[in-house]
Amino acid sequence: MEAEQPARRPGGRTARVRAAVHEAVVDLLREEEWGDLSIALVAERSGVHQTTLYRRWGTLAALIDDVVTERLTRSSPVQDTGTLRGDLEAYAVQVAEDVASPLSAVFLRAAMVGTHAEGGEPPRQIYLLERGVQLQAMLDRARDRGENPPTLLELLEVVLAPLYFHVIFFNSPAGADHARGLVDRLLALTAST
Amino acid sequence: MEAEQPARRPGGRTARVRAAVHEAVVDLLREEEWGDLSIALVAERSGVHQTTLYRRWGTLAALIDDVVTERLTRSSPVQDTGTLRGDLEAYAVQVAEDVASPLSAVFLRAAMVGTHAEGGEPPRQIYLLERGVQLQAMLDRARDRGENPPTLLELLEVVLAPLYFHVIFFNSPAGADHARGLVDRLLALTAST
DNA sequence: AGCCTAACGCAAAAATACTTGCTTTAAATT
DNA sequence: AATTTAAAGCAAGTATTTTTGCGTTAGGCT
Repeated sequence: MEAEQPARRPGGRTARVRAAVHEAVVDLLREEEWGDLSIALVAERSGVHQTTLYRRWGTLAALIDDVVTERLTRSSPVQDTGTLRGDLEAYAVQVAEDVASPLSAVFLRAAMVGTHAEGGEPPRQIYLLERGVQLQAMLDRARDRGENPPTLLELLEVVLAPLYFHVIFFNSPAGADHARGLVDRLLALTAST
Repeated sequence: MEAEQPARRPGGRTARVRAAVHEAVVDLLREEEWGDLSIALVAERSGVHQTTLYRRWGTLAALIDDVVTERLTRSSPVQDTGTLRGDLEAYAVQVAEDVASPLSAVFLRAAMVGTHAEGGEPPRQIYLLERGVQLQAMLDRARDRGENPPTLLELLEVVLAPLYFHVIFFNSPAGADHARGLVDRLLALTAST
């Protein structure tokens, strides 16, 4: 045989541990405060020993980084309600809810100059791109139905930006009603054009 | 005399220490890696004893929070051009520029991480409180002139939020033209009401 | 089925981070 | 300029976090 690497072993148990740990991180991030998260907590919740966490990930930041990159590659669906307003409202309300958990704060942080990925630098923009494509598809559907949709940029600026803004600066999420209000504003914008 | 409070003493030395610490934090934030920042480092750089940092700020997050709040309220003062549109455009363009500096990105990140009030203190969520007062004054001026200004919330959502959004998600600041376009959008909103 | 060893669990040690009691400095008050 | 006492300094604690050495478990291989 030629030059062998240490011969990793990513099979059964290792994968199981990884899954348990990831799940614990996401769960804790959903309920607990950001600052309260710690290696010790993740260990307790996941049933995986602290030592393992330290040996496999080294630091909490690296672990979170791992979790985030994994989840970012999974796209969550934009639904099709049949009308532009319906689609937009469903999306806006969904984001308003999602954005309330510390989990999204982490995503946010990762999105803007993410933490340091040790080895390769996995593309984070892909998430935004993918999501952007989905939203664009939603707008295209509306156009195909004969509606007069806004541009993607307008959607992002008028609806999405304020939702994130609320969380970052007011530290409180916008409610569903407020989210729908933003959609109103967006639609009013295109109606007058 | 009636019930006296502990009688604070914010004078000379205290202010000096505070200034030294703030300067150290900003410097370190500029050069050092994000995660490397620690109470110990700030203490060493500023020449202020660790104990003082712990006693005055409690945690690193609270300290950063303090620094960020201060700097955010200092930057981009609101000017009086005589018309609502003029004021808004001046402000929007100014923010678009400010937000382009690399240090702002750091502060933004810090803002997201730093905001969690430890026991006792009311949540210092609103970094823009002071700024909000200034902006409200600007809107009030417009109303006094007989113009029909938007609400503060509308201003924040329609103009400010997208400016920050650009930096965070597109990783590039909005140009002056774009900033003015946002002001147009805001004014169109109130015109139609 | 049996061997080899990567990956995990455990407990104890090492390293950091934070707190506490007391002393010293200097802002404010008289 | 003397007095008072918040706020800072210091050093010695306590607590928490991270590392380390070694025994155990269970993938992957023949």
